Amino acid sequence: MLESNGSKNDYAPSDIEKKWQQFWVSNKTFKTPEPDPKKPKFYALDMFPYPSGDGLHVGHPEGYTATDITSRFKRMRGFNVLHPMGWDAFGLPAEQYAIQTGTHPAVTTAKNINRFRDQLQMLGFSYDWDGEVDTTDPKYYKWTQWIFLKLFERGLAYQSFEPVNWCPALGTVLANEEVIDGKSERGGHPVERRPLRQWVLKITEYADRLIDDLALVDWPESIKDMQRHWIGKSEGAEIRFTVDGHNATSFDVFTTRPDTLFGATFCVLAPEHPLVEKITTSAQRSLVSDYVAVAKNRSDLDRSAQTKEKTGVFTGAFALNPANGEKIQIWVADYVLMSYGLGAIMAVPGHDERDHEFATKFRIPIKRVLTGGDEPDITVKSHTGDGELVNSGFLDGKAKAQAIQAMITWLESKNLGRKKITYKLRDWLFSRQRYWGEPFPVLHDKDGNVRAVDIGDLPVRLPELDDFKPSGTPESPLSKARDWLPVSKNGQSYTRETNTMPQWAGSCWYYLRFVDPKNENEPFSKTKQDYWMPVDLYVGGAEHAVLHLLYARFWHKVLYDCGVVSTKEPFQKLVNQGMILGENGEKMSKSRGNVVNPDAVVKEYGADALRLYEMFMGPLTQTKPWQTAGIVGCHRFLARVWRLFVGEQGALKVSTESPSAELTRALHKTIKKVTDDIESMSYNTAISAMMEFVNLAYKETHVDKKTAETFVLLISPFAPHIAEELWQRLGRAKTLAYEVWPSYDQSMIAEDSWTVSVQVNGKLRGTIDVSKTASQTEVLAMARALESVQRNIEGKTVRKEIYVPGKIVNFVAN
RNA sequence: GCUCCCGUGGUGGAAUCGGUAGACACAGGGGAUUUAAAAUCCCCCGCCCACAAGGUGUGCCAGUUCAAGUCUGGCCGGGAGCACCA
Repeated sequence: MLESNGSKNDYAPSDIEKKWQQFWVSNKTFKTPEPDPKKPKFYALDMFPYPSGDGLHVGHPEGYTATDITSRFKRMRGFNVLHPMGWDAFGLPAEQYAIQTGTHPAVTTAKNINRFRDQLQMLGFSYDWDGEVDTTDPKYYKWTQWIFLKLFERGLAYQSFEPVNWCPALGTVLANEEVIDGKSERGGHPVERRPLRQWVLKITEYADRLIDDLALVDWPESIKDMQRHWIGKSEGAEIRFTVDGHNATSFDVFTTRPDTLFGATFCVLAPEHPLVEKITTSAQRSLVSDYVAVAKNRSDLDRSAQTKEKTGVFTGAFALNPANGEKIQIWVADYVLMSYGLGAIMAVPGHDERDHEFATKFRIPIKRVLTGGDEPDITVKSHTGDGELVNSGFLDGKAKAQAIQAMITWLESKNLGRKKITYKLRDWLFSRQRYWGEPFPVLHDKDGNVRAVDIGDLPVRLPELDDFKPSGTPESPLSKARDWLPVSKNGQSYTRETNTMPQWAGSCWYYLRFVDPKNENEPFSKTKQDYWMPVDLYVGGAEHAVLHLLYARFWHKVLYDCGVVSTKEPFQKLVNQGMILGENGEKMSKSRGNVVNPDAVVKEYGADALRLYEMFMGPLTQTKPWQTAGIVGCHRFLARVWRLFVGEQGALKVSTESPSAELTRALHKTIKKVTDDIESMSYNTAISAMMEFVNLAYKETHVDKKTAETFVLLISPFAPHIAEELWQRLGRAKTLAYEVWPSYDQSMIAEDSWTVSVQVNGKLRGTIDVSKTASQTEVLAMARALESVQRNIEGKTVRKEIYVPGKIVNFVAN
């Protein structure tokens, strides 16, 4: 039979890749080992995907390939490796699809999961496919509900009736973290504030630990910064102001600058502040109530900094400055937020930019109480930096930091205030008005009391529904499940909670379920948890910096306090893979039409080439554009590897003769480079080192079997299919997945001589090869003898001679 | 506005400790092989000038140093996040 394109023995990824994928699955090659205290462990985790109807895009395999290379490498280094995969499958798209088509979300989800699994297997990832986790499986969400009850028992889950972020378009409320610029994170729909009954988790109780324990983990500094910033801890003081003329009426303000209290020339209340109505004078009443009404209807977007012009109205009331007894105006303005601090501030226009702008606009006095700043006239520009206190009574002459301390001490002694810490972090709004989520395991009695569902009655399964549509009102779809709602327990009647948990719930602890995914009696066994946790390497996108990663840390700390987990932090090392952009340098998206489908790439070039290219493109953490042309280089390289060892008739080309000294040295250098680069996750340079080796091997007359075997092992974490195939053709019966990783011999790498570059006045004039044992005098003499050096020092005096052994000679001459 | 990150050939990128800038690959050019093409193998490939020698070059301007892509300061440009947080 004639082949139209090459012989049967050409590199044919489509044949060998399928063969080895089937081999790995049917032999359970990557089954998670049982805990073995004698063996070191390594837990490599990917952020599990939402199985969308679109299937994988080329962004997914980037991080997955990185953890796969490391997992395969660690196995060969003698580690027990846990490398799992699962599905974060609750979520809006399946539900929206259900609304449109009437297909139950469970059906869509099962279909999408199968598609995702097929695609991931097609890429040859070494997951343990018997350890899959699906957040929508009642066997899984039983334990999500169990953890919720732990929070509930500890008083960390409570009902709130405060205004929340209600998104009419999505028909649900959203957490603060899910609202960006007054719009929903998903879909960009407008969000309004409405008071509704909601479940809230007390994440604020863990604010300090969530900041402090960042010191324990090996995460990118930028992500730690973002979390610190989000939690927004700020230290200062709470100060009590009494309202003039209203006996015993007072309000507290929060300030980080109690040192400037003598400079406070007015106070501002947030429009929602409960005191506004009480203290407003009749003369100002209509003005104030109009302002408050407008502020309430303004969306968060309108109130944000983009529309910076300050607005506000005077209440007609005055407060007494506790430091000096001065009567100062009380204003209402929406630049003060009810949701932060105490919803009231003392305004110090001399030393705060916003207060300065406001005072200037409304002609309120501006007072200097601190020396320094760019502008001597404090009414022109505020001075927010450090300085020496002036016009401040007992604080005069003190520096800012001392003055803050002295003022707090003074306030505490007079019972006018105290030290206070506030956070930007709000408690976590945890309920949603959706169908496709975990039901809350709680029951309501007739009197509005709440009780937990008994552990033995878990899971609370999602009821079957025909109509998943949100009602458009804050009523959850589950309230339509008439048969499901009533519960009678010990002769008492109850109604089930109809809200569901947000998508984040399942991902808050999936990494724990992976250590023991089949356990029916507990969320996971203590023994397995002790052995496998923490996650040693967690790879995923930076978009989860403050959502998933903050929520999961919170739950983990609660479980730690319950004695259920043994580590303070879940994820020891975190790496954010960079985004892969489209060919045109823009974000990949369906609307731009620049999404690259991995199926097509695998079909044309093979999974090994795709894996290799995704790693070869550049550093894992960097954003980089996809270039389809670039993948041919990786495919070509694999074909070159193939032809290096496999002859035209399919016979092995390896020689029985020993390799040249040069090839041996190159091999050992490559072992070192690839080993070090995998450890540091510099996969791109590991691949170029292997390319260099192959380029050199092509110039050799022969390559021996031992060298071939070593090289095949080196490339196996990157391109496992071709490696297994070559390993088999080299006569090995078993998989190479647990072969010992090659080691290098330092003495083989060492050369007798080294190349030293020679400079005159810092400019390169030539290079010399010198023996490693040559003395400095000898090397300098050789360097000076170079013709190009002679030419450049001619007529000059050499003032200085520098020799850094193995690197450089520099003659300084003038 | 604030915080963090990044600027290197036509392109993706390398230079791990301050020591030969541009490894490796894509694109391009040339050669071998072939009836021809594809594939493959080999060579060239920052810019200026070119016979050579040389000059110049890592966003821009200074500085430190024998020596700077790398360290320091200041600009310019791009990206991400936060955004009236008292």
